Amino acid sequence: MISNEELAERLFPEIHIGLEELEARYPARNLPEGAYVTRFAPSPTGFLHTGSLFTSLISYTAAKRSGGVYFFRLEDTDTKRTIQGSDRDLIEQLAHFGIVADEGYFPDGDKGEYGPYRQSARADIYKAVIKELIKRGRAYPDFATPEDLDAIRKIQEEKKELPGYYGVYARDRNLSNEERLARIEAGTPWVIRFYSNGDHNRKVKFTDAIRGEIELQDNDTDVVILKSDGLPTYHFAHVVDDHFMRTNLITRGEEWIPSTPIHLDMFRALGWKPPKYAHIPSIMKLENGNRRKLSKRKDPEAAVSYFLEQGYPPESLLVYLMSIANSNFEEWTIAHKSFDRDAFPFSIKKISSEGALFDQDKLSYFSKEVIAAMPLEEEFGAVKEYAGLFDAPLAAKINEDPDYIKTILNIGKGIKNPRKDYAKWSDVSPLIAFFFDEEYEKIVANGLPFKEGLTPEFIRDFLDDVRQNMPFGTDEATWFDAIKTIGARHGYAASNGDYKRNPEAYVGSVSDCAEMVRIAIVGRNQSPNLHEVLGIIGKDRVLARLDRVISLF
RNA sequence: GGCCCCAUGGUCAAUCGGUUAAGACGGAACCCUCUCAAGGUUCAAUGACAGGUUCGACUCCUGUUGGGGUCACCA
Repeated sequence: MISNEELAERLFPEIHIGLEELEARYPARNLPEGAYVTRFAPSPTGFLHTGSLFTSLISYTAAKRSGGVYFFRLEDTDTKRTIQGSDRDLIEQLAHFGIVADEGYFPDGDKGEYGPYRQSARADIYKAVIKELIKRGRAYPDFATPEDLDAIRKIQEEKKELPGYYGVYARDRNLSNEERLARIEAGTPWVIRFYSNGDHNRKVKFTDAIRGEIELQDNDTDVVILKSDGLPTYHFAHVVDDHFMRTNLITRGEEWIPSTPIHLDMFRALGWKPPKYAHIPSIMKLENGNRRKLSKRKDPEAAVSYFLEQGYPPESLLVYLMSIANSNFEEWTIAHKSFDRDAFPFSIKKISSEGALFDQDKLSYFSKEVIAAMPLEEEFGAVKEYAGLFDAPLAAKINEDPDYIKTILNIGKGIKNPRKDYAKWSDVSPLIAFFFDEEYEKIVANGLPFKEGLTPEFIRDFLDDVRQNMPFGTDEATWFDAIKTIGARHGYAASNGDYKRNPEAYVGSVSDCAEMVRIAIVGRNQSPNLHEVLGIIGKDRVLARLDRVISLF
């Protein structure tokens, strides 16, 4: 008769550490009452997903706001799907958003007392716990092949029973230890399964920090906890790691709700206190009238890198995501005229339990606000960084004459109602193109949008007059009066009142008159304040542009 | 299919049994205005359905419907 003790010893002879030593090695954290210990625990299988940024923002904020700890753990147990270097990408991208862990896995080494923070480096810890579980008869080696499992599922489908490896269907759970050892020694591949003594006819309850009480069928499945490659499955790693890392608030996607009973079952078996759970809703997208999760394959906005390439300031995305997480944040920003997330009273309870549709318009709105509120130097720095990465022509312009760019970016900035021209840095290039002579020349070559019905003679005479008589270096009122006077000579109304009273008497309104000048100077019928634009371009280049346009007629 | 989660305007949503059912984005109109970006004012637009409980239900309960998720040696 082989005892469980002996089985455990034969299975894991190299493991000498016990649960008490682990408890001692990872003592309870010394934190104030109510402080959350949270974590972000991605697998290194790709780039940062927008939903992951959302979850990590919540984890980070919950920890920070409560005086707790936020750490980063790398869940690299799925060796098949691991993508080289994505661990570094994940951490760098997060850092770009200001989400830097207090402790955890970093590419150049662990930081913190509760590591290792990379699951592949924690094999001994998992095995130590499993060894203990085997001794207690709560885990066992299992020899079912994928084919065996398929066969079981088929039978269950036919009998319309719950699928899964449980109860009588858990074929190997009651094998004798002699049989187990014999098979192992014969070289039969094995995994370790948890021995559940739950009952799916019973319910388990737990309190979700977002949704409140959730009641689910108890777990009775003997889930795999150690794969044949010697690494743990998520279920087991979550229980062990978050116990020993002393995580007290698990933030994870709502897709984990159905497997929570498994985790609770294991916490129970181990005699550990389960953490609090906050199941975060997924960010959705509308497709054919139905909602679905943002998909990395189908939706460019599912990858955080997309927003960076578009040139959204990280802060804009963060502000938007925060407004989804706590919808009162938006009103708070308006009431406090501030986007300072650190000052906002964040609440986990206020997170909506329904997944929000990703709203591009709202992101743009927030981003315009964020950019408009940005000090010039900061905005310039961000534009420069963006251009260096994604817009070489703009980068060249910035290099050539940084002050000129600053002057342009400064238009309508720092006043009570600042201009809100840019939602993202990629908006900058097209909007400021006309300030550059090469670009201006291209615009002219493509044809100027003068109103139809104006004769070439008229345009030429008008612009010639402007060229001769438009003042430079005056204040705006003086300049505009001069424009009106010039316009009047060519049949434009000198005031909008005049024009409104008697439109047939004029070539056009004051607006039409200003439009003529605007088109000639900037090549388009829209621009920021013309007087300001003229001042930035400067007298010489303005006159040259007028000459250029006059030469066309 | 079983189990679970979710359900207020196009979108994000407030309301913790009693309101003319907030606010924001987006939309429309008007004002301001040299155009645009803004800004100001105004408007349109919401409780999925059916039963209960209650003096009273958007709010609590049940069911229906719809949407989402989950049932792996992936997380």
